[in-house]
Amino acid sequence: MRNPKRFGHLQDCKIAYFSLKEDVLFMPVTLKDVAAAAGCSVTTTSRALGGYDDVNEQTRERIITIAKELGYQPNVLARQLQAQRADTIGFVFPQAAHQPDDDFFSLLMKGISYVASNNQFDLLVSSQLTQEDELRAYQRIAAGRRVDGVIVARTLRNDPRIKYLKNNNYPFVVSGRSAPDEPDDFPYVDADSQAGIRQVVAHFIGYGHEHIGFISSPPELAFTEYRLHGYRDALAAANLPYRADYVVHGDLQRESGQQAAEDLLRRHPQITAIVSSNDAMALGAMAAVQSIGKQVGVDVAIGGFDDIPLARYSVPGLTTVRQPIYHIGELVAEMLIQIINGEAPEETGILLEPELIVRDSSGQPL
Amino acid sequence: MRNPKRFGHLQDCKIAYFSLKEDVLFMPVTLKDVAAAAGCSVTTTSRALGGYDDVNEQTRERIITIAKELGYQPNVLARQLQAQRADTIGFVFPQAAHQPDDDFFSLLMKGISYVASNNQFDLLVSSQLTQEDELRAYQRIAAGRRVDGVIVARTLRNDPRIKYLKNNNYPFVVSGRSAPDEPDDFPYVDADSQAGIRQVVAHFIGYGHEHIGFISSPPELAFTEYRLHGYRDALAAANLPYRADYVVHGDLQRESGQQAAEDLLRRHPQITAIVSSNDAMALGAMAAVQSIGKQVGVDVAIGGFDDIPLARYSVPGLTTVRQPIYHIGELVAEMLIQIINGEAPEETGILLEPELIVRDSSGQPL
DNA sequence: TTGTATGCGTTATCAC
DNA sequence: GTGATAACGCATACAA
Repeated sequence: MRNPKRFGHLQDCKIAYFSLKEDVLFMPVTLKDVAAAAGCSVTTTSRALGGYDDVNEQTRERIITIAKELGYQPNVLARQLQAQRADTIGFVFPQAAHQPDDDFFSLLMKGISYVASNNQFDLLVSSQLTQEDELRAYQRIAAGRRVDGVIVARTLRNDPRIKYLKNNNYPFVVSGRSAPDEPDDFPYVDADSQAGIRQVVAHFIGYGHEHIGFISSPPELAFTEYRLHGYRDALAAANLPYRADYVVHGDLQRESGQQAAEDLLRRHPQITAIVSSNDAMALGAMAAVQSIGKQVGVDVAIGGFDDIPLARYSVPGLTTVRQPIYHIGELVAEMLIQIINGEAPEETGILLEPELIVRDSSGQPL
Repeated sequence: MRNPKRFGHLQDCKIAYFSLKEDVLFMPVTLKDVAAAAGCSVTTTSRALGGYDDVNEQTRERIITIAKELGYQPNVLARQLQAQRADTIGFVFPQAAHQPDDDFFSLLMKGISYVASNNQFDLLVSSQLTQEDELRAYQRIAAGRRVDGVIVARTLRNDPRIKYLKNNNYPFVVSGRSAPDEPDDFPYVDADSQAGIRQVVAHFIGYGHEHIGFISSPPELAFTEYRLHGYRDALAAANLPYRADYVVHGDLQRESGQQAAEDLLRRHPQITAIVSSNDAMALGAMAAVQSIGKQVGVDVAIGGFDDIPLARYSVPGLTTVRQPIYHIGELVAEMLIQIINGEAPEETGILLEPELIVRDSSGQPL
């Protein structure tokens, strides 16, 4: 078994040292060890190290010295169990995040982990491959008191995770929000997808385009309808007809965007602009245009949504709507930590205004 | 305080429900609650749920039913404390990972988290901003028994983290390895940087280039010397002179690569090819070439190292050496979990052969 | 100022 | 089959 031997006195250190050499395993020093070496009780040791003022200064110094000598580090698990608090927030990495092209979740996680660390919180990441596992992962880490709260990303229509967390009154914040017809009665941070897509489409209409295709996202995602609405809003505002056959669906991955664009351009050669629900598919659409011998920004304008790093460095640069993903991660983590600390009157939600970024894939006004 | 009330019987559920409505906080159900509701001891409840065979089948069924009704979820912290094992591996996100361009750590983490989850391990991520904090973060999560082992990435010369972990006999695996003059007496996974850079440089020499600049990385990084050696090896093998003034240092970020390349090309107009220690700087070098009105692959060939996604999608595509970062993450996590489980005779190290990827930034043979 | 006793939620040991 | 009891390592109410 682990930790077959223990040592309690400084004099025994040598023995401990040698047995440590034999034993491959890490040998922890507990409060009891320090107490024994200092010749006082565990309680006093705990209080001395904890900085309480009801302990003799000399005793404290002796204890602190010995603790350092022994290399004492408190057992975080035991502390957390006693304090009934994990000082940790949880995040479940969904399957989609494992696509090599994905920047979204990586950026979000960086923002989250940055804020978490700044507030002395750790971040527990659980990778899951199916959506069922994902719910179970939340149940395990949340109800298992493994973390004090969780962050939910990429919401679905009627999201089972949100339902579960709400039912159990468990602290959580959502990156994203509900679909338009669902209640938003939980804390969230999201970019205004509808306004964002509206801006790109209006931008292309302003350039004189009349036949604009739209590559939509999977219908089960909560933001899909918002973005589709943005597309229809912009058409309606310009008195352009909405044509259902100008809308195709992709799975947010680059390849599906390429297929979708090929499909659109083959079926409707009159299309001169394509707006995509996210950047990855927009980049695929650019590839599609080039593959049929046409030029992006000359024959067909392309627009996206997200402004991932690749959007800036692709050639031509991709016109898109900037969604501050890293910042959203920071905001989400801040809200969650406030809720955990009982500091905030749970805000209902933050909606960020996205920013239109015009690059060369827009081409020139017709 | 938290959890002011508890309920033990099914009949009390209503009360619990209402007090839950009043109380904003999550109310956990413990083994004791289930035991009380089932009318048996905590011990039996634990064994029934744990699947032990020394418990009456009817009792088991009753307990399982009640546990489900009450929504019992085991307290992971308590379990871990009792089992003396966290089923978690730790990873400290260094400052460099927070640069928006960084793909390296994101990919590595994805690989790690994927394998961790597949082995029922969670991943604890701690973000740190300075190198001192980084060491402290390792001490806290490692010695605090918060995790069963840690992964160390981007090694430094004389890395204090490795020193600490080794001294304390703590399970760890390194992504990367020591500098050439240091011992490699710990488990690691790394790509053969030296061979990789040698390949790119040799490739350019084969194309007829004789004046090849090199953008090196910060000297405190352990891999810097390996890559520089690779550069010198290739020159020597072709009987080309090594010129110290053809070598400049960057900080691995894109901007520094751009500056470095501008500097090189201004001071040495005869340079026709530039190899960079990583892709981000190589992409910056491409920008530098373009900014002075020259063409990448025509006037100046550019080569990198890593093969990050951007390398493929940039225009022209970047010739580089593919380092399977995601896969390294997987391997590192696998090794660590094996070590934690005591399954593996600690391997000393895995060195992966990188693969040369020729793209348009190479141009044509002179 | 210090020590004793108890509890956090779980599992393991050993009686019955 | 089942149930007290102790233990994991720490923190705290209370007593001395």
